[in-house]
Amino acid sequence: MSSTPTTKERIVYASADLFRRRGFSGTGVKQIVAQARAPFGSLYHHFPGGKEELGEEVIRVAGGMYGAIYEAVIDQSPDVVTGIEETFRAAGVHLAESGWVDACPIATITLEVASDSAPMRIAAHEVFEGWFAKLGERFEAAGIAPAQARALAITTLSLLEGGFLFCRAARSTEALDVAGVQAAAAVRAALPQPPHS
Amino acid sequence: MSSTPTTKERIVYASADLFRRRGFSGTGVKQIVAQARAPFGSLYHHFPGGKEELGEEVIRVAGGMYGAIYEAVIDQSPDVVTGIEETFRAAGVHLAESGWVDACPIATITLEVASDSAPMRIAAHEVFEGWFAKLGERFEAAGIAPAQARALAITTLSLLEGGFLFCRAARSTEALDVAGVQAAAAVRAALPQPPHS
DNA sequence: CAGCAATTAGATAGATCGCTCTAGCGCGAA
DNA sequence: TTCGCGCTAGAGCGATCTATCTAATTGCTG
Repeated sequence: MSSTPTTKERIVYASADLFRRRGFSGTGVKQIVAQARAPFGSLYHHFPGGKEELGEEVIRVAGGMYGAIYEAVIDQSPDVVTGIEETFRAAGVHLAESGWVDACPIATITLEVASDSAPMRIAAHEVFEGWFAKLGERFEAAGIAPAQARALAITTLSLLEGGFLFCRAARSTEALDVAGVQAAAAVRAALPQPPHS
Repeated sequence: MSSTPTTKERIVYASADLFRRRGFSGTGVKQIVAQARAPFGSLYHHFPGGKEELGEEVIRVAGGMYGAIYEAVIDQSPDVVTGIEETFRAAGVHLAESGWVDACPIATITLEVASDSAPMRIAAHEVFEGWFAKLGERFEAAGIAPAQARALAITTLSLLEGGFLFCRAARSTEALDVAGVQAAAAVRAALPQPPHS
């Protein structure tokens, strides 16, 4: 039942929130259990591997949820180009409304640990590959060849991640706005029968 | 004289190296002075504001140097489209050769502190604006209108930063490769008289 | 040379780090 | 009830964190 999340879930959600805000190294385990309203011992009961195992779980869970959100945005749009435009627009709105905090939930932690923790790096890699696959499917469904669909998915998500970085530094949605225009244009150009409007 | 860097310079360079590898919170000041072969007290003599002031300086110095490197790559290319292609190619080669460490020197630290340290966030923002301006100048020199040149600079650098993220997670240059193709295509499409080859 | 500021040098304080440990609680099964 | 087990609960360990402090040394200036 999602109405009463378990202690383990509360720990994961609190960690995801804190890791996104202050990063992995910048977040202490005491801070996590305090925000999760969880006893300290429970963290090491559910995650015997400690902070690293928790980080891996957070990457997989938060990454999966985040991908699902944007899948839903695209699937609710009339066509994939509109879906991409809406994704970037929604990302910018959400980022601004959250006080320039809620960008990609795993980008910060991925960059932090990519050279230090193989399990976490691989978890992030697998999450990203999942995103590429799901977004690529949408492009293929619109008639784009598989190889180009994958390339388009990678560039679209690169634009999104880069846009997040610049927007958080600038406290402005400009970068996501122009990146969204560019991403939509790239997808439109790749469609088999581009709309001649 | 660059042959014998000062203590302050050694501290900044060592910090830049460590921040890029392990992030800001993940790097200790003792680690910094050890790698810089500097006395501990010198750090707080040159940076009375402590780690935050050091981080700000590192962002400005490393960000400025990094921008200058890619300016040089573009200016040594026969045209701006080739320059963009070469920039992404060189970024991928350098990233791989460094053991998937040497990506953007300030992206990790920027995401880590964007919500916590105003001085560091603003420093990163100003560095990024400098990059946008310099790259925009190159596009304007190729005949692209100022507003579009800025948008193109932002999207090009978003592709680069997003590509860095995915490549570090995947330990593969694929993302930078396809992002480079996309960036070059976008610039080519914006040129006033596109080559008809 | 003397005098002074800049810098080097490192010990140490006080807080926080990740983590381990034992004890006790709650609840379903026998 | 009585057992057994998953989970809660938090005290506390050694290590490490950032930052401060005083003293010694260096190098420039008159």
